[in-house]
Amino acid sequence: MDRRQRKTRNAIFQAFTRLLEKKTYSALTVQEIIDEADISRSTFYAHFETKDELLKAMCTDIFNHVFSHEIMSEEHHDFSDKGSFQDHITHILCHLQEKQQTIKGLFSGECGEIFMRYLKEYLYQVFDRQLVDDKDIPREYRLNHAVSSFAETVRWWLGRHSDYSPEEIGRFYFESVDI
Amino acid sequence: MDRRQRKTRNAIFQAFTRLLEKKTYSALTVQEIIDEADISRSTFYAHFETKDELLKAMCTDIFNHVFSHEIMSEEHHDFSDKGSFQDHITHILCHLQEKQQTIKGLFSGECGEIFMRYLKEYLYQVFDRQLVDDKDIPREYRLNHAVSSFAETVRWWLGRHSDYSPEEIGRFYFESVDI
DNA sequence: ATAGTTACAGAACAATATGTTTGTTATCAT
DNA sequence: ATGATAACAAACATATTGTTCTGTAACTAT
Repeated sequence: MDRRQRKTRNAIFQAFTRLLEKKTYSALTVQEIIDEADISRSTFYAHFETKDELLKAMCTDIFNHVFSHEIMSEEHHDFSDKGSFQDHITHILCHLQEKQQTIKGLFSGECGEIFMRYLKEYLYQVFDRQLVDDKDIPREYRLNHAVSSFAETVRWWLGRHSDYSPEEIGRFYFESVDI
Repeated sequence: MDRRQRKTRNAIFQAFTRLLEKKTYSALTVQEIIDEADISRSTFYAHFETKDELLKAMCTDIFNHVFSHEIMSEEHHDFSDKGSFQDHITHILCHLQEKQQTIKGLFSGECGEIFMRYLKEYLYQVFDRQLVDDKDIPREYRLNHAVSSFAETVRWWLGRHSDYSPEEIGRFYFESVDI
């Protein structure tokens, strides 16, 4: 990738992140992002068709980092016992904590909806293999419950209670949900 | 309230609901709502300052119905045992089911974020009184978990699996969460 | 080093949406 | 019946969006 492209792409991402700390996604205009990133109007549209595409690109970047070697490495990991799966989840929480500053602004407004949907898509893959069946409750419901609860746990943690450690959060979650 | 006001307010609400079945909230323009409701531009702005205010007003309307005599009647209801609390929750689910057609469109995009936040605000009041303490997990986390899980249960139910009954959904929830 | 390619800046542009204002007509409450 | 109020129609300024153009600077490959 061209160095110039990388630079402007980063400038846009950082400007976007900074602005999201001050105001909500929907109240944010493309012009403000352009001004904050200090680039030309035509340059922005050469990179992203719309504000939404920018948001999606940022989510993709984040989750490619957070889930980089998590989902792919099916052979390397065997979560036959519950303990090692909890370690796996805690590992994901650590990655999320690294990206905290970037993620924090992505929790409110339409932004939050899109970010959480992305997060859940990845989590479905992680939890689907692990979930044990239950004759009384539909698997679909239990999977949705496990994934949603975890996603909301992340939002609660990084949004307003980031003083807890990843290990603590993992424990809270696994003591609250049956997998 | 003036009969004319009621009529246009209803026309706007219904137009809004109809349009949300076709496209997302953020893709929806004020002009489209005006056309669908068949009212004048100035009339719309006499009722609501922005599209967001319209959405909030609709949420308030819905939840005033759903939680009408639920939260207020603290004296009348005593949920000392878990069973009667489950009945209470099931009752709320019934009310939500009645408003299903209106609610269904409010689950995606920024719309969903706002609707879910409203729903959770009410649920906090309902669950806060019922939650028993646990020495190992912060009360704040457990409350958030109970509320979020229920809100996501409602979204799952009315969004894509509305063939289940309120009683079934209540059972799914209470078998998945410790209150 | 040079030629060809690609990205950026700057400016102008049409198209669309927003929110407000004005004067008029219709409907309401009593 | 009448004064008050809501709805209407049309026009308005403003702001945002997304596109297009030209000239310039930076990168790449040979």
